[in-house]
Amino acid sequence: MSKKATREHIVEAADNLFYQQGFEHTSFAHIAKAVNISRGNFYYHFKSKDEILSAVIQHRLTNTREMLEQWQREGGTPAGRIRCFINILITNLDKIKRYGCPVGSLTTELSKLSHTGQGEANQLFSLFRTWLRRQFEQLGHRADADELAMHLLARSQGVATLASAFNDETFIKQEVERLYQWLSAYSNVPPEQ
Amino acid sequence: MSKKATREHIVEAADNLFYQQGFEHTSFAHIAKAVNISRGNFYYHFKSKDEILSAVIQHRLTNTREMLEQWQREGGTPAGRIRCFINILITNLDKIKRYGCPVGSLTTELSKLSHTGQGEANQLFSLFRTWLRRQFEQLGHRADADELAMHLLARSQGVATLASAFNDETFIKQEVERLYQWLSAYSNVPPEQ
DNA sequence: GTCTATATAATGATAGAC
DNA sequence: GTCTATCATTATATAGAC
Repeated sequence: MSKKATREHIVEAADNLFYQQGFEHTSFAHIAKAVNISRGNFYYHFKSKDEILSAVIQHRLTNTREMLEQWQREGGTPAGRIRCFINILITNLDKIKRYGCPVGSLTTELSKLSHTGQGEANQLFSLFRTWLRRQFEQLGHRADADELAMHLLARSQGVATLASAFNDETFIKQEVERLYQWLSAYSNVPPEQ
Repeated sequence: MSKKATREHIVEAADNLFYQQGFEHTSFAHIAKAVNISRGNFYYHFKSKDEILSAVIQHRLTNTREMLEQWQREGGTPAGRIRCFINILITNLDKIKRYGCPVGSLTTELSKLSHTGQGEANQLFSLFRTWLRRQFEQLGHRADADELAMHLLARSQGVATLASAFNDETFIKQEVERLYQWLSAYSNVPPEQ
């Protein structure tokens, strides 16, 4: 197998496992089993476990940027683009119900570990924050665009945490409706859904 | 030192450490150092680390019940009692900014570990949920009392997560104001603060 | 009740054969 | 590139002296 392919497999497997079981709780043995390589082989591709984490975060950052660019192109109005964001809760409903939000749970874990990767992981939040802020600015909310962006981020986080704790997907749908309602008060266009 | 005193010290130290560094990342060595006992001594008081976790959760449940009873007595109106809940974000502002919400972060971690203590930890959420539901019922919102309780819980969770990620206490204060505003729409009494 | 010493298992990481 | 074998460290947990 080519060098690049194996490296990518490791990153993707680690990405999933970090999301599902947490970073610290995921061992090389776990990832090795998922990728079907030996433990020793990791160190040809990465110097340490922290370097795998870093690669995973970079991988997520790239994917997130692509997703935001797609919403930017295909979301229509600023309000429509914000609805794209809200709608991840529905698109990823099953995973969120099981594992919560990948960004929030990783950030929280690294924070408690006082891990150096915390700053890198926070960039994921910042990516969404900046993108949402721009949408609210384009909605004409220049003064409080960042406040609105943070508010929406927090609402989504809370939904993911509670839905996961209570294993409740009806709650997710309820809250998504509430978020659409909330958004419609900030945009001139009524929510389409 | 008496048996009970040592046991209580262990539980309290473990409670703090689990909150600050997470359950899995906290070792017996950490707790032993905090309580100033030897590692071997734990097993006179607890059979396993999981049993310490269980004791910590029970300890939190007891404290939470007392807090809710106090709010029930001293909160005045149902809306006033709900404001007591919202106000924890201010009372515990410093800790929340640093470590997030103790309930949410523990629940999330145990969920990822597929730990047996997950159900026990969830009782903490249920305690708040049931109590809040009762307050909304007394506000006359019989039909959607539980939905409102869950909504408020989620909002608080999100605030704690984002505040911790961005280390931002201004955001907490902003969101608390928003929550008071939100509540005032559901109660006849305007928010006092 | 508390201690020291130790058993046992798992982890991240390294060395070197192929 | 990938493997096996191994090291050093840390973790939970146990045994037994005091």
